[in-house]
Order: sequence, then C-alpha cells, then structure tokens
Amino acid sequence: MHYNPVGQLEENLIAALEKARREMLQERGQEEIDLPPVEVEVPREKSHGDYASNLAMVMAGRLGENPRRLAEYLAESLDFELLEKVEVAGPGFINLTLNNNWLAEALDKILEAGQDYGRTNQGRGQKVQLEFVSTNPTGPLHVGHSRGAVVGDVVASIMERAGYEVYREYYINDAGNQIDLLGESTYLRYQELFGREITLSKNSYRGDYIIDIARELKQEHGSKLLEKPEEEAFIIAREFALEQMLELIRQDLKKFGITFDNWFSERELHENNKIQEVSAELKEKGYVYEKEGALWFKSTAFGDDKDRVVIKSDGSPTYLAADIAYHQNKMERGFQHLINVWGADHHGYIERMKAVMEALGYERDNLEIIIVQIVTLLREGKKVPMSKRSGEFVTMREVLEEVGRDAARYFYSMRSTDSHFDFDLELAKKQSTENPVYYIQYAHARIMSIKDNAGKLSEEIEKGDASLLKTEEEIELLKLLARYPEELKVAAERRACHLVAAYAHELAGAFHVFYNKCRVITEDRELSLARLKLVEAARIVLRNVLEVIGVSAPEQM
RNA sequence: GCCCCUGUAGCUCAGUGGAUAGAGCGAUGGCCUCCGGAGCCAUUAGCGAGGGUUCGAUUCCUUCCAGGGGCACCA
Repeated sequence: MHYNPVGQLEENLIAALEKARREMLQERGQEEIDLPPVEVEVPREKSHGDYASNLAMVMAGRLGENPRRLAEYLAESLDFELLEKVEVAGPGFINLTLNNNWLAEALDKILEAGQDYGRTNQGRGQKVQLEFVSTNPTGPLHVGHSRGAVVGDVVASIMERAGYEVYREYYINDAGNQIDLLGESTYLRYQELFGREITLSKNSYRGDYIIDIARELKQEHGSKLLEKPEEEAFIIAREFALEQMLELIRQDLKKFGITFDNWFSERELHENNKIQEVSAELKEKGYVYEKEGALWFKSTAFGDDKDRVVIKSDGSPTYLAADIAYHQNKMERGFQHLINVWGADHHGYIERMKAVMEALGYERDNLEIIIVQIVTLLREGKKVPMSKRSGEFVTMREVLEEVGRDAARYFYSMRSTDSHFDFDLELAKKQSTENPVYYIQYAHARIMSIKDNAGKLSEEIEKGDASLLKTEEEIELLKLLARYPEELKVAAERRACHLVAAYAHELAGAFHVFYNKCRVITEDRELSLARLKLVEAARIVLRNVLEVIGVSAPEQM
C-alpha cells in the first residue's frame, strides 16, 4: 500500500495554483506564454504559513509586471479546499496557511499501514542493481570500507521503500595478480610455520591475518603441502586463502547487518571467455585498437581524458577489461539502472566507466556512481595511520566491536557522502547524549513504556479522536509523522541516507518535546486515547525509519 | 599541471535559488508531588575571500586561498 499524505497535499496545492495561473493568463489572452512549473516550498519562518510560492515573482519578469500585484490577483482566485489563509508578502510571495483537516485521516492511515507506512511507488518497480563494497578479498574489511558498506545498504533500503526493485551485489575480484599475491603470502607463511626461512616479497600481504590463514591451512593439510610441487601447493594455498577471506568478509558484513542478493565472481567472466568476447565486440565497433603491443579502449571518444589499456602487452587483461565484461553482464541481466558505490580514491574511474557504457551501446546515465568520501579514524584525537600493504589498519570488525552495530550504522548514515568523515572512536563509544542514536532509541523505549502504562486503554487506540489533538506540540509531531513518506521519497531520489538519519533525529526530538508538554495518560479518557493514538503512530514511524537505517528499536534500554 | 570532494556557531555537521541561515555537542542559567531526567526550556556565536548571473545567492558560474583524495600496460 502506498500512502503519502504530504506528497499528495503538495501535488494538489500545486495543481490549484496552476489552475489559478492558467485562468489568469486566459483572461488576459496570454495563455501561450511559456512559464516554468509552479513550485511551493515550506518557509523557514512559521509566520509565513505552511507553504509559500514564488509563482508571481517568477511570472513578473516574463510579463513585465509588478509581482505583488500578480500575487494579489492569484491569491484572490486561488481555490483550494484546505486553504485557511492566503497572504501576499515580501517581494511577492504567496503565503498559504492550511487548516489541519487532513491530519485526522493521516493518523488513521499511519496506523492502518503499520510497517508498510513510508512505502511509495516513486520508483515504479524499476529494476536497479546496486553494487557496493566489492573490496578485493585479499584482506579483512577495514574502517574505510565500512562506510561504503553501510551507505550502499541504507541507500538500497531507502530505494526499496520508494518502490524500486533493488538487487544488492558484491563483485569478487577473485582473478588476477593480487589473488596470486594473497596465495603466495599465505604459502610463505605456511612454510614459516614449519620453521623455514622465508622472505616476503615487496608486494606480499603482511597482515597478521595471513598468518592466521596459514595456521588454518596447516590445520587442514598438515605438512602435506611441503611435499607437493611448489606450483601445486601454491594453488592450494591460494584457493584456501581466497575462501577463508571471503568467508571472513561475509561474516563481517553479516555482523553489520548487510547481506547481498548475489556474490559475483570475476573469474567466471574469464572462464566463460567473456572478456575476449567483449573485446572483440568493441574492436568490431572500432572502439578498441592496438598500440605498442597492447590493446587500448578508445574512451576519449566518449569524453575521457585518455584512452585506457584493456589487454596489456603481456597478453593479460587489465581490471578494466573485466569491468567492461561485468557491466555488460549486468545490463544483459535486465537491470534498467546500475549504481556503484565507490570510495573517493576511485573517482577517476567514473569517466572511463561511463565511456564503457556508451561503447557497449547503453546510455551513460544507465550507470550511476555514488562516491563516498574518505573516512579517517581518530583515536584520542589523533589520526590512526592505515595502509593495507603494511598491514597497519583498523578493521571493520574492531570498530563494530568497539562502538556497536547501531552506533556504527547510524554514524555512517548520518553524514552526506560528499563530506569527509572523521570517525572519533572515543566519541562514538560514549553512551551519552552526544550520540544521536541513543537519543532516537530512547524515544522509542519511552513510547513502549507509555504503552505499558496505558494498560487496557491501549486496546482501544483505534478509537482515539484526532480532532482532540490541538496543542502545537501534538500538531507538529503529527505533521512530521505525515511527512515521512515524502522524506523517504526525496532521500531515494537523491540517494541520500543522511536525510533519513536526520529525519529520525528530528522525529525523536519532536516526540520528546511532545512528551514533556503533553501528558498522555490522564483522567480524561478521550484525550488519553487520542494521544495514545498519536504515540502509537510515532512508534510505528520511529521503528520504520530505524529499520531503514538498520538500527534496532529497543523496547527497553 | 589537470580532475573530484570539502570550507557555515568554540567543536561536529544540516541547509542543491527565497523572506530574520538551522541542529547536536560544549558553555551559562532554569525545569521532576506527574507516563523513563539517556529528557525538556532559555541564552551564546557563523556562510574562507573577490567578481559575475538573478527581482532574490550559503546555494548557480568564475578567479583566488585552505584542507583531503585522485591522475598506471596496479587492483
């Protein structure tokens, strides 16, 4: 079920304004004049009403007339059922104050919709593939990955509720050089466990987790690998390490509450000859050429800075080559839209991948990239240095264990992906008001406590009469609850998880204010029922919005 | 040198063309005979700098300045 009271109300209001404008132009014989669509906005200043329109000011320039006079005229002829007051103000704003007759129905519908409240059909079932995390399985997920992981997961959830059919996918780079290095590192550490002298190469992975894997390898195979030919032993070590790493990554993500619909193996592309096929296809189209022994993709033809190598002069494919095949595969699977979540260090790849889409015969906008800016970990106010190769990094798991899943997910969601993020461990660990997630969860726990207190009365919540809700705090809370589907819709359009996090915080705030001002359970049975109904709606929306972010809604704290 | 992100209150951040720029934390002062004080209320202070577009710019364009991240036949 889809119910979006505020969205509907705004649509109706815009339609009414458009009608007034159209009639005015007709009367003046100017209906052929081309004008931008009517817009309304919620003014910052409460005294400016519930909505304001710049309609007259936008028209004034075009018609060469005084905006205030146009506004007066439009205000007079506006016909809208919920209109309580209309005023012309400032340079020509039309300020609209509405009555609250729509709120009672909204409250009923929220209770009716329950956990489905917030769902809209904005996406119209569009099939979207969202690829995120996709880190190389050569080491555990570190703190930098966890931001992209949470953002990807939350954006997916938001879009699902806005009516998109979202498919979460993890691309496993299980082919190529870095996996060989993982295997080599593991094999060396394995040998070391038997007292052999080893020398790690410059590119070896040096983290302790490699030693852990080597120990498990020893557990599994004993000393048998030492007797096998080196090449054979190496492959066994490599495959073992790969499986271990993937399992580790899967477990880490699961602890974060993140699961994927599909784990896509790069190897399959190689094994099914997809890279050769797509290279040949692009060559046929003239988008690939040979130079200096290598095969180049002509990405400059689509706006990239320079052309890119797809097959190196030693005959091996680059990462890009596999990516071309992968994205072709995505589109062939019937997705209408692709979203990739990348770290800021990959921004330089956007243009070439857009070029790939075009070369493959798709629209460049079929592929959308969300760039998530860098995370810096702060411990005692100082940057924690991180480098995967040196093995010096803080893992996603450590952060999770330190601050908890709810706090971690909320923190990663609450900030715009465009902004760098300083993750202060000390701050995140504080279980105090400094941590917004506790503030929100507390509101939910408080509601549960009120319901307990209501006893038998809560069985009759449905009978509550919303027209008894008259105080400013009650109305503000109710309006905010009614706004939820529209908030989700906007967040989905903008792929902006921080808007949802901010809404959750705002809602909790509105509830706390209401709670302090309006006692719910009193001798006035009718008023108690009405307020209980409002509280129940707040509970539903709080739980729903926390679910989107992946944060628990505790009954007690 | 080129490309991307950021610069807003003491601190961390919202605010993608509107009227008097908002939250949280911090600081200061208040609020429980009453449903959870992990709460509420009040006070505090700010758009990096200069041009431009616009009736109107924190927002769009541009030039600087500052911080971060990229510019491989690596992944």
